[in-house]
Amino acid sequence: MKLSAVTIKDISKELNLSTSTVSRALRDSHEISIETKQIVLDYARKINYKPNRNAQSLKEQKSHSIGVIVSEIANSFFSQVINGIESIASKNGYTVNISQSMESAERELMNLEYLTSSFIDGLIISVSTETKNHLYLKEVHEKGLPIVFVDRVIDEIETHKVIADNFKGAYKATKHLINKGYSKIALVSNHAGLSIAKERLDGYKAALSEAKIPIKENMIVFCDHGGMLYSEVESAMNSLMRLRTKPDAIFAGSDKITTGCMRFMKNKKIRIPEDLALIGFSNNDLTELLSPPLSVIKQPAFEMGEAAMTLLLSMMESKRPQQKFETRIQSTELLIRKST
Amino acid sequence: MKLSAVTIKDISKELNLSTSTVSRALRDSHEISIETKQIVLDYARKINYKPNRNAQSLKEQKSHSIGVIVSEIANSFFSQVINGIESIASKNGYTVNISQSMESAERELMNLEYLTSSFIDGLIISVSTETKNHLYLKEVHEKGLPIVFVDRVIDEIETHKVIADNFKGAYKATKHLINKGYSKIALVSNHAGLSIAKERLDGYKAALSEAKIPIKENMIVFCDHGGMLYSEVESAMNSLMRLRTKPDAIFAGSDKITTGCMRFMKNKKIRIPEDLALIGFSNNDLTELLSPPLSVIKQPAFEMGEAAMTLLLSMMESKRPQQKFETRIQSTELLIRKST
DNA sequence: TTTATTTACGCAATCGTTCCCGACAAAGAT
DNA sequence: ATCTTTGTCGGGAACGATTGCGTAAATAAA
Repeated sequence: MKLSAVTIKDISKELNLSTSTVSRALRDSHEISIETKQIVLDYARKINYKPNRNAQSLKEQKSHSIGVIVSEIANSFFSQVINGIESIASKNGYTVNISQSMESAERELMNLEYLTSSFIDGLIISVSTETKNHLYLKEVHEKGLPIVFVDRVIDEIETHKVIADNFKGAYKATKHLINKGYSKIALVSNHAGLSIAKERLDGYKAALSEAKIPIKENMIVFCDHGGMLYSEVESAMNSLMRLRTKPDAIFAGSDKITTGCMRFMKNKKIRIPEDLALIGFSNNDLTELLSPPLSVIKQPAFEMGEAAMTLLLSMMESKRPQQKFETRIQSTELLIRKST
Repeated sequence: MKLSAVTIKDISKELNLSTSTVSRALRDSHEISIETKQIVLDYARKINYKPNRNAQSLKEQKSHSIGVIVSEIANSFFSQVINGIESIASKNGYTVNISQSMESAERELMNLEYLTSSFIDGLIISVSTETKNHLYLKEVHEKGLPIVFVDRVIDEIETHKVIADNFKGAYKATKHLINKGYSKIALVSNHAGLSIAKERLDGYKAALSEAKIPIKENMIVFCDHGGMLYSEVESAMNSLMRLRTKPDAIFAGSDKITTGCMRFMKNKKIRIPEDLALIGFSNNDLTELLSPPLSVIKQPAFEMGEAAMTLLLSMMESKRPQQKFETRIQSTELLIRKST
């Protein structure tokens, strides 16, 4: 860019020093006298010198930027996660490159290939619902790219992971429904292959079992794109409503599914919670303004983003490849409002 | 990164060619025979060669990445704009660096300085509500950084701009309220210094004037941070509710303000629209699920993002600095629901 | 056959930084 | 007085890709 026309060479010429001396002075090397350092620093500031990041990256073999792949930034949960990531990243001089999979494995792979073409030093990813083939991810991981999973993880890849306590969250939500007197509780789940979907399913089942409520498979339906398309929520809900014994409460397994269910009920003029109660995972601020205000399980999204970035930093800055990996499980919050 | 251990040099050694020949073959130069090209291309594909972006950027003096600064990506409008930007950018081999100002001029400047340190080839920005001092922006612009404004523009800087038809949108909304029989229509506006706020104010006034409804200054209140803090919406609304002649309808000037007003009314048990009607700018999908479903003016956010990126591309890829700049005005949509 | 032109490729400089080696003086050690 | 150490600095080779220029061989034009 023309913006940083000024280089180390310019400084060295002006000050009658070598480029090496200038470079070292700027990096505060001990081999440079304090006086020289001061002169260089002053002049650099005066002419507003900014190191060329591309040259640095080329030389250092690292780009000081990380990649983030989420399904959709318009999703409140992910945008909050990203805020958390960014807050830590920018403090440490890293640039964040965000891309969206839109729940498509194909787009995810495209983004991944693009980001990994010698460009990022690390990756934070929440895999798409479609993702089953994680060969490429595994490959770059084994080649040494630091990766941190957030929210939606892949068990087969050993690295740091940051997740919410999905089991407990689902358990609490289901138990809350049971306590409120509901007994025919349906689960509208995310794609069955997803780690979070499994954990939430388990929590749901555990609560039912504990209350000695039989688990019926036809009360569990799936949205393979996490509710990205309203149509899949609609057909999932329709299949529930066609049941001979209809549910009296719905537990929704993701942000989009929760609001999708709400939309469905509004469309079908199903009263909440009189005809059908609703609770679900969501980080959307507006849920409390809905009619009725939705009871939700809220995840500590911002904190999860912070944790993920912190872990990634530790991987990127450690000289030796890490051996010990941790899975941080952060607790969820049950917000009881009027929909249950 | 270790990922792209393979370089042009590796290829040239293996194939007994010079690096120049390999480079040219990969770039499909006419000086290379078809046979050689084929050999190089095949081998490059085989060993999964990816050019080192930092080296390319250093050599070409461009980074193939652009900066985007918005107030907050969690805002539906901006996340949709970003989707539009990204769709065009990725098609053209550009990486998008997003940063958020959170309506703080200080954070905006920080991000700006960071991005412009020889890193981005172009910038798309929607300035923060606080921004009044645009010296730095003007400076980098004059130094040759292509800039496109989207939504919130700065008139003093001559470049491409993409905005919604705020005047007409506000006019339509206000007129709709008038048609519905409301006459005491208050405006809860964004920061007065903002271009969009002015345009929307003008539209509001135009509709009132046309209907021969006097414009009262105390019916116009401002949220200097665009509703980022609920407290400012609260105090704005409170000042309206303290009026001797209270408004019978509210026109809200931004996404956050709209939902903020809604929140206020819910808190104060003000019935919508019986006690007070509400309409506002918003791109949030959930507004139709609110109670009551909110009437809104919706902006073509995705398309605005596309347009901005397209314009930026044309600036970045043109050899000569552009002289003619255009301001694209895209029309808004009035969605009438139950809150009015 | 000689000269001019085209084709196809290699050499080496370059982008801006970093950093391994030396160089060389002054200071300290023996 | 000689040798070693320490403190400062410069030369120059990288990092990986691009590209102007030079040149050999092949072809066309004379």
